[in-house]
Amino acid sequence: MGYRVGMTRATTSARPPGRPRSGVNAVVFAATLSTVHELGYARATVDRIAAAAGVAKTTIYRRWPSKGALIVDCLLDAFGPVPLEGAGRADLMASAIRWIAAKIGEPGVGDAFAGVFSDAVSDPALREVLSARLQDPYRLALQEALGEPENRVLFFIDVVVGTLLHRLGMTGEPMADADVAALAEMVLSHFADGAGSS
Amino acid sequence: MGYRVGMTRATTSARPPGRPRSGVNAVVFAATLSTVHELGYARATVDRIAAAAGVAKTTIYRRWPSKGALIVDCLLDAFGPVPLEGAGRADLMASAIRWIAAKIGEPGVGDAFAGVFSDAVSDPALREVLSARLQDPYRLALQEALGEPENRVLFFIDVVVGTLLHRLGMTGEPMADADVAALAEMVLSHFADGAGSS
DNA sequence: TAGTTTCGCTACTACAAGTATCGATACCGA
DNA sequence: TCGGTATCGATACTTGTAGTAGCGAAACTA
Repeated sequence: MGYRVGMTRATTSARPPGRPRSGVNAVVFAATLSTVHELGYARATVDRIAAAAGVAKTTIYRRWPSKGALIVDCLLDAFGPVPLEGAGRADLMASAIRWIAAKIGEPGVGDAFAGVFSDAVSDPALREVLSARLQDPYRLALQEALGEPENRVLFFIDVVVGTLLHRLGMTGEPMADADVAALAEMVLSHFADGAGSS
Repeated sequence: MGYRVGMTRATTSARPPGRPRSGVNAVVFAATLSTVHELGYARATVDRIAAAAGVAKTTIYRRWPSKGALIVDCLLDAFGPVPLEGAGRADLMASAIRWIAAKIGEPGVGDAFAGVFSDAVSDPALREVLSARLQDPYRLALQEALGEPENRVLFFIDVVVGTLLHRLGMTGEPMADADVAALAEMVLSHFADGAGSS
């Protein structure tokens, strides 16, 4: 998760002086998801998340510059890499759609995603973090695996993630499997070899 | 816009006693959109909206119970009824998609929509307002015009609105016409007569 | 032991949603 | 003309949250 990316020293593995950071990142991520799940995004304050993690609020702010950055890192940890398995583009896309739908359906994940997404609407700095750290890795992996240009992969992500988040936001419940299947069918048909322009 | 829906008196048009409300709703709506457009959703505080409208903040709260309710009413006013014109379902759906895409692209409208949508994620009361007052009228009109069952129209709305809002939220810019056309093509193909289950 | 960094803790600032209260104003009916 | 009623603007207030500042203590290295 990039504990020590700086590496100003040329000598390898020279542990920096001072008290080392305690390994509470995983605990904080778990506390974030469970707090968001129980109280919703708006009431999942940094104070409450810190209390749930058994950590001082200042410790959170020493590691993440803002609540939004914490949520983005938490989502990165929860998502992990895309499982890009399957023979052919259709299988790849279908499995990616089912994967992200399942992830968004996990307790707390969808709420946190939708919450940070909406915060980003009026916060360009957070939008940059969200786009660069969360969307870009998956976009690049999909471009590579599918052999599609950037604009078409962005369209793919808009349709799939946008639909799933809209359903979650409007109903409070993740999209049912039957509708996820319909979404996959629709998208795959559109992206079949020889489909339209964008 | 539902100024006086209560109507406890049986006698028609018995104007209630007291000083009548000044007709500033339209001014407040315009001030809301322009403030959201200039400052973004989060910094478009009720104080600022009231100042832009030349109205006291308390006047806003006398008419709308919360900022979210104000935004929803403002969006209702900005959207108006769906123009359901066109021969056949394909024309109807295509024109509806272009219409909502254009509305979301209007200055302030998309930002306000995305902002109130994300607030609703962690606010069940606001979600109810959003669903009942904003989504349901359009859903019912589409069910009637397209002859589709509720779950398929809800899926249609999730895909179209979700995609447009995700693009706006991630990039800060409304979706370009070429991508709106691709969205319409994909959705129409999925909803062609004799298409899949959901 | 000296130097460095993180820790928990408390206190603080800045700001926004929403409420309470006041005198003033506009309209109705008698 | 006058009382009743409800709105208006203005000000002040409460509550809650993001984020910051500063402290002494703890944990590591050299």
